[in-house]
Amino acid sequence: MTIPHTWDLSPDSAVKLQRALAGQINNTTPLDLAQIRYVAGVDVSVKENISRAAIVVQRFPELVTVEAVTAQLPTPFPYISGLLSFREGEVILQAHEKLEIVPDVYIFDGQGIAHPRRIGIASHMGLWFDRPTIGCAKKRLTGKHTIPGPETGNMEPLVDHNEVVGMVVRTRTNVKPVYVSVGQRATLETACDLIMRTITRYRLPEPIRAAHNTAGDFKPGQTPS
DNA sequence: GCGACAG
DNA sequence: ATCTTGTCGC
Repeated sequence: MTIPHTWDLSPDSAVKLQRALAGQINNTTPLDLAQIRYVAGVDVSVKENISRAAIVVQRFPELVTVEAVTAQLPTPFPYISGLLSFREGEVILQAHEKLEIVPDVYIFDGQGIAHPRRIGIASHMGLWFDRPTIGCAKKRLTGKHTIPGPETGNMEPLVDHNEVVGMVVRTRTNVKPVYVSVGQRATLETACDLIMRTITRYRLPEPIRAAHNTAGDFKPGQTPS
């Protein structure tokens, strides 16, 4: 069993661990949206060397928040592109231990397998949780794609080394698209389907927005819920 | 050597 | 991610 493992690794060791774990990702099991009752959003905010993780659980498809937990820790690892899970993983796990509801699927603010070694934070955490996870990033990390059409729901595949690793999805008309990829135990198609069903009037999925706010980051002037 | 680079 | 004001447009 390669998980669990320790998190205090050097960047070199972290990369080696990613290569050892990547083979355990399952992107062939479809999500059954009809059976999903709880969707979780996961996010981390950093303030003055302190990282705070938030996990917000919402009923699906209503998107009403039913539970929210947080955890804090001194930020243990620098930000290094491609190694985000080693910066945010521990504090996310601490928050996760406080959760009473068992979510049917988790949405992360970051990549799933749309990663140089096919194991972004959504995939890595999916291995720990041993639950379905999806990555929904605001920016591209790896891969090429053409620009999706301007309408809600328009999408284009994200291709890296001749492999479709994700989908560039226009969640709102005339709004910058997001990068969706399988985290663990899901297919790209069903992942995109779920993401679109968690969109209301904003660019990002509601569970992610809720987690973002709970984690402590929000600009004044946003409409209260 | 020159770009690219989740949060 | 975080630091930061106003401003253009639906």
